[in-house]
Amino acid sequence: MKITKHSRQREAIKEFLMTRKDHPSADTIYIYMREVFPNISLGTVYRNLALLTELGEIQKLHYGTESDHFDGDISLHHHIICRECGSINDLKMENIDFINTLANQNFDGIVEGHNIHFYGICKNCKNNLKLKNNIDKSKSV
Amino acid sequence: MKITKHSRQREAIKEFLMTRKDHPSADTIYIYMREVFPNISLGTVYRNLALLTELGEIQKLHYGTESDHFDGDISLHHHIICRECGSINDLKMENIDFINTLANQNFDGIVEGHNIHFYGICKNCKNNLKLKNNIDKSKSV
DNA sequence: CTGCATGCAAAAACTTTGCACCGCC
DNA sequence: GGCGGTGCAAAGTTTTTGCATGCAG
Repeated sequence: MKITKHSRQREAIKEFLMTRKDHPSADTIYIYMREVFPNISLGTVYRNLALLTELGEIQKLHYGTESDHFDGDISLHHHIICRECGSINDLKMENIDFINTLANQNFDGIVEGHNIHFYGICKNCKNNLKLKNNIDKSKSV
Repeated sequence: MKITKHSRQREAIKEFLMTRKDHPSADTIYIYMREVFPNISLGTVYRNLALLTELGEIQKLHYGTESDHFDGDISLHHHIICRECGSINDLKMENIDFINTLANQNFDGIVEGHNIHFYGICKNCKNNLKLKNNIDKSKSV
């Protein structure tokens, strides 16, 4: 485990991530941090994100087309990415670790864990689509 | 849907992916393709991989530290990444789409599907570790 | 012929790294 | 003061894109 000295920048990055409900990318974090530390560099942001991830204090999320995203919430939860707006939201569901056992039935190695990425439509986009649908309907009548 | 004209390069890329059991990255595919088409460019490889993915004929896999990987097998199956050697292997298991419903119970949007990434130890590494373990044991006696 | 696909190279996007200086312990 | 952290900038990696040419329909 890496030894760490206290740093106000790292502290602030972690705090920022814990207060955010979405899961910002390194660049978004950088833009925000500049408001607090006008001279902070992108390198520092990346270095601290990597360090915090290594220490298990935040988690790194990997999605398709975009850059990496970071989550200050390390409790057990899943994520769902919206195919309309691309936002990544938390999704809590009961523990389904039994699928590790299920998965191991046809696998000759050792299944230790899993990550699930759900995809679909977020609350906002669902409402927007509904709205749009109603307008279309009233038009066609 | 994009209209496509036949292309020997695209054909070859798809065939190559279908015969591979692992899930090569764009660069690996490029290196291989150069044996068949010495003048093929990396740009063409990327363009065709994107096109084939869009057409649903192959699938793109996203993992943590590395570049994107591609899978010529689009049947329903999952993947497991080995934490020892980093290899990505197929993993077949019974359908568990019911977790979409489960997930939707606490989510205000629409859950449409999911991807699962398992992680653990692959067959080879498991055997190697066992071997190593036995040697250690016999040494300590 | 027409226009999508290709090869090539340049550029874009994202992330890492070397180095001198700064500030925590 | 010693050493890890920072800012800055340059470089590395992976992927995308513009353009002239080539090839499929």
